[in-house]
Amino acid sequence: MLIDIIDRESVSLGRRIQRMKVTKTQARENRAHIVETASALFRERGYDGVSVADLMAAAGFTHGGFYKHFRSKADLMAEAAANGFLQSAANMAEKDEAAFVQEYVSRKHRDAPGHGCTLAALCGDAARQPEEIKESFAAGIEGQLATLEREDGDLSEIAKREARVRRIDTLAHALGAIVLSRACPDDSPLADEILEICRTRILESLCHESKSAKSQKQRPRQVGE
Amino acid sequence: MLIDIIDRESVSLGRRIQRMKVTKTQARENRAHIVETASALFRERGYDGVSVADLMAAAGFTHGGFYKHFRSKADLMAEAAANGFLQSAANMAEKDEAAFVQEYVSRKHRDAPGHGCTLAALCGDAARQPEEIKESFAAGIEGQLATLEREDGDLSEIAKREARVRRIDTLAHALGAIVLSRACPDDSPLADEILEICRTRILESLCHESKSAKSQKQRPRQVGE
DNA sequence: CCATAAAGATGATGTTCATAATCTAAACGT
DNA sequence: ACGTTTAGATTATGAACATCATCTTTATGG
Repeated sequence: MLIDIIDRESVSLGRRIQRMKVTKTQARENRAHIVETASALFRERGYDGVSVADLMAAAGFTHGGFYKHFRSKADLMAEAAANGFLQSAANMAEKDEAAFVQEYVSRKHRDAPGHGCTLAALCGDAARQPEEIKESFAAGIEGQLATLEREDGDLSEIAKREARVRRIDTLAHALGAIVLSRACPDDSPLADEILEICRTRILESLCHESKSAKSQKQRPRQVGE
Repeated sequence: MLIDIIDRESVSLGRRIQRMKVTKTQARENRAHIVETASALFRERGYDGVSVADLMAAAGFTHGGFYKHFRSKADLMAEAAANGFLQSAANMAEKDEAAFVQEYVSRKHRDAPGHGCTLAALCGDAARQPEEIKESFAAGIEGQLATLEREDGDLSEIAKREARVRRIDTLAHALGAIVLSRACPDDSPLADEILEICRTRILESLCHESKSAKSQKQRPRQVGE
C-alpha cells in the first residue's frame, strides 16, 4: 500500500514509463500502436493466443486502458485485420504477380508470420469468428487482388475477368502452400518440399498463361478509357 | 447428439446417465468415442474453442473422467488429429485425384468442417502448437499423399517423383481454396467464386498433366517389382 | 466370492480471461 | 485560470479454464 503510493510518485525518478496524461495526438498514436502491435501478435499467436492484458503489455500499457480505445476485443480484431491488409497492400504495390509469388511462397515468409500475410496467418481462425470479422477478411482478399489489378486498365473485359480468375487461383494456391508448410515441424524436409514444389509450379503456370495473355492484349482496345 | 447421450445405458433409472462401472471393452469404446467426438469438435471450433468439459459433455460424460483416459488435453489433440487423418484416408481410398479434388473443393466440404479434412480445418491452429502435434500433421500429410499413391506401383522412379510433386501441389492448392473460402462471410459470392475457380483450374491442370504422364507410363518398366 | 483396480462422477484447485468500476492527473476548452 | 474531459493505472468481478483429489460403484482376476 504505502509502497504503492511511493512507487506511484516515482515519475521523477524515471521508474514509471508513462505516468502523465498524454496529449490528444499522443493518444491517437498510442491507439495506432496498439492496433499494430495487435496485428502482429495475432498473426503470431492467433486470436485466442493473445489476451487483452498480453497485448497491452506488449504495447507498453496496462490492460485497463484498453476499453478507452476499443469497445471489445472483437472490435480490435477486426481493426487489426484491416490494418494488416493495408500493410500487405502497401508492401505489395509495385510488384507483379511473379514477384509476389516469389516473396510469398518463401521460407522467410513462412517463418515470420508476425510480419507476413494476415490472410495466411489467420484465415483458419477467421473461419470461426463472427461475421463482422469474416467481412473484414473478404475485403482483405479483394484488396489483395485489387493491388495486383493496377495494370489491367487497358485490357478487355474478358481479359480482366481472366486476370481476376488467375489471381484468385494464385492467391489460394500460394496461401495453401504457406499454411500447409507452417503446420509441419520446425525444420522438417516436408515443410520445405511443399514450399519449393508449390513455388515452382505456381510460377510455371503463371508464365504458361502469360503467353496466351499476350494474344489477348493485342486485341482491339475497348471503347471506355 | 442428444440421442447419443440418452441412448447411453440409461437402463438403470434413466436418471444418472452412467452410474455403474463399465466393462473393459466398454471403456475402450468410450475412449474411442471421446477421441472421435474431439476430432470433429476440434475441426469445428479449433483447439482453443473446445474445453475439456465441453468435449466430455458432447461425448456424454462429465469432465472428471477425462484424465483417466488421457494425460493432457494436448495428448488428446494429437490423438484426435491422427484419428482424423485415418478417417480421411479411409474415406479417400478408391478415389483418383480428380475425384478427390471434386469432393474436396466443394461447398459441401467447406460448410461441414466437422466432417471434413483435419488438415484444412486445423492447419492454422497446428502451426502454433507444440512440435508433437506438428509431427502428427506432417504424418497426416504424408498419409494423405500415400493413399493416392496406391497405383504408382508400375511407374518409374522419375515418374513417381513427378506424381508426388503433383500431389503435394494439388493438396496445397485445394486446401488453400477451402481455407480461403471459409474465411469469407457465410454466403458471400466471393467464397463460392474462390471455390469454383480453384476447382476448375486444379482439374484443368490435372488433365493437362495426364497427357504427359501417359508417355511416362509407356516407358520400359524398372527392374524392382 | 473376495479384493482390488479402475471408470466415471463430483467438487475443488489455482489460474487466466474479458470486461467494468474507480482513481489519477494532465490536457484542453472556455 | 479553472472546471471538464479523458488516457491510462489500478483494482475488482465473475466466468471459464485445465488439472487434481476424492468418492462410488462394479468389473474382473484370483
